[in-house]
Parts: sequence; structure tokens; C-alpha cells
Amino acid sequence: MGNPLPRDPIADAQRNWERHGWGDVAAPMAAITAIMRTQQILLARIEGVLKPFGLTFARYELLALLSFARSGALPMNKASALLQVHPTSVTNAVDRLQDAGLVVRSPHPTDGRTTLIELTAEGRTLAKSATAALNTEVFGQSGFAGQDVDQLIRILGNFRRNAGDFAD
Amino acid sequence: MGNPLPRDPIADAQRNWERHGWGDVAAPMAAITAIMRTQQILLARIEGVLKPFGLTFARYELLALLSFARSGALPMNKASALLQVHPTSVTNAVDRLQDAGLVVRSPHPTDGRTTLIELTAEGRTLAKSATAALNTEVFGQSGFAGQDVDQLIRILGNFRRNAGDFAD
DNA sequence: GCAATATACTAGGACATCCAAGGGTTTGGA
DNA sequence: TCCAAACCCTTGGATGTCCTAGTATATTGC
Repeated sequence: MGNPLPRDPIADAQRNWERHGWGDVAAPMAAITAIMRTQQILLARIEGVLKPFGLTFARYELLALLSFARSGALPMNKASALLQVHPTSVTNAVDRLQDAGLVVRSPHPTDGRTTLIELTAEGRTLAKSATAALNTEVFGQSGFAGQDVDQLIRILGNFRRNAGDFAD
Repeated sequence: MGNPLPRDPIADAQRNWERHGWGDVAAPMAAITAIMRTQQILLARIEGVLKPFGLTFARYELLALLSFARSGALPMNKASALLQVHPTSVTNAVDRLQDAGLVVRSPHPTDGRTTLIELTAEGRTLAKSATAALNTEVFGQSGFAGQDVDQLIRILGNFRRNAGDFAD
């Protein structure tokens, strides 16, 4: 989307914050802005790898989640909770995955309100291929040093727990 | 969007990865997934604080950027580069900010291709208020320990440099 | 000087996310 | 037993992001 900038725009923002008398929150501001930007970079890489499979990250995540469920099926509300996205986002993803023949909707055997999402054979195969590609091309070359990976997992894990993501 | 889960879904995913023989990339996968989720949490907090001001994060970022430019004006392509988003995203944000009377478009004095975005008095005032609110309600209570903030800035700064964000 | 190339912005389209609302199903207490 | 409250999914609308053209203006090179 552009060439490298001569200077780090986030470091500049941090300096601006300090210059305006907000030095006490300049560092967390910079950290949070860096998280936003890093997410954007990673998402672009992931989408790039998934594109040849006809998948987006949102759809891949759902496919991967289903592939780890023993039965290959999950209620939509369960998927929504585990992926931590709004139920309407799951509806949207399932619509498209179903159109692509990768999942099917089936009624819950005992609860008439619930819809199960079920992986098709084709969906399971594609999930495997896409995962292999992501492992090789993204996770295997994340650009994070081993020790930094551990730091990130620890720091962000604490943050997510405090934010109410999980009780653990 | 939901209550806390009994267990950390990302730690579960990491275990699944290991169980399937991808132990060598399970940790980076978990770190990257955690970044995605953390971004989502932070964005929701920020949007919540900005909503009373009639702003979204994308619009706020542009407003804040302009407020730090000495003249209060920037070419659209410059804004696109500094915010590191696609030019069409800037067009979109400017359209809405202009409708709200917070910025105006003006022609570049010497380059007929370029459009300048200029902060209005109203826009400058709102930027100040919104920044104060974000500093108090988000950056001032980020939930990150002081030392962890430094770690994040360092780790993500290295990542962004390697990703080609800036030369520095 | 003029054509070819590069740059700047915008229009249209595909996706994803959230919120608000609506219709069907279960559950639980009176 | 039965109705209100709770729960589940979907539809419709607002935003934001990106990509692919398309139009207009500048620059370059011959």
C-alpha cells in the first residue's frame, strides 16, 4: 500500500502526545496503536495466503474451528462464543461457506432454536490445505523472535483475561 | 458480546495445533491470534468512547493527525501514507468528516492532482475533546503493566520495521 | 513539444463487523 | 397448565477496508 516511511509514525505520535502534556499516557497510546497496525499487517498476510483457497480469514477461522470439533459440527452460538464474534458475523460466514459447499446447516436434534454447522468432506479437505499453507507461509515466518512470542502470549493473555474473555 | 469462557480459546487452539503435529508453529500461531483478538477488544473500547462525539476510530485518527500538522492541513495522499490505510479509506473518512463540518477539502496551491484536507475550528475543538476522553478512559487504563507496555512497543516496533512500515 | 508514464483522487463492488429488530422455540415460575 | 422471559438465528442498515477501474493532472524522455 506504500513504501516504507522515513520514520516510524507511531513513535512520532508518541512524541506528539508528550509534547502536548499527555506524557503519562503516551506510552500506552503508542503500544495500543502498534497493536492496531500489527493486526492490520498480519491480517493482510493471512488474507493473501488464503485467497488462492477462496477463503477469507473469517471463513477460515470457522472452518478450522469445525475441523477440531470431534464430530465436525458445532451449534452456531457455540461458534460465535468461541470465535468471539457477533452472531450475525457467523451467520454471514456460514452463508458463504455453505454456498461454497464447505459446510451445511442442519437442525439441532433436541433444541429447535439451534442450528448446527457441519463440515462437508470438501470443507475438511480445504481446511487442512489452508492450515498447512498458513503454517508454512505465515506462522512459520512470523517475524517474531522466539522469546518475543512467549512475551506476547503472556502479555496479551493477561490482557484478555482482565478484559473478561475467559475465566481460567 | 458474551460472558467469559471457562477456558482461554487461544490456549486451546495452541494445544490443538500441537496435537496435530504443528508444534513448531503453534506458539507464533497463538501469539498472532492473540494480537487479532486484542485489537478487537481495544477497538471496541475506543469506539465506545468516541461514539458520544459522533466519531469512529478511523475518523478520529484522521482528525488527530490533522490537529498535529502545524497548518492543520494535509494532502490526502500524505494522510493515507501516515495512517497506513488505502487511499479510498481516506476518501471515505473525509467524505463523512466533511459532511459533519469537521474538515473541508481545498485544492492544492501548486499541484492540481492533489487535494488538501483542512481542519475546521469545530473539527479542532472536537479532536481535542475526543483525545482527552481517549486518554482518560482508554490509554490511561489500558490494562497493560508499565513494563509490558515497553515490551509491546519494542516487539511490535521491530515487527513493523521488518514488515517494511518504516526505514528508521 | 508531445507522447508515454507516473501520480492523485474517486466511483463501484466485495467482505466483514456491529447494532437493532423480528419471528420461532424453550424454559420456568405462577 | 400456561404465559412471560430467555434464548437462537436471520434480516436490514451503517461503517470501514481493500481492490479494480476510470478521470484528471504532472513529469519524463525522445
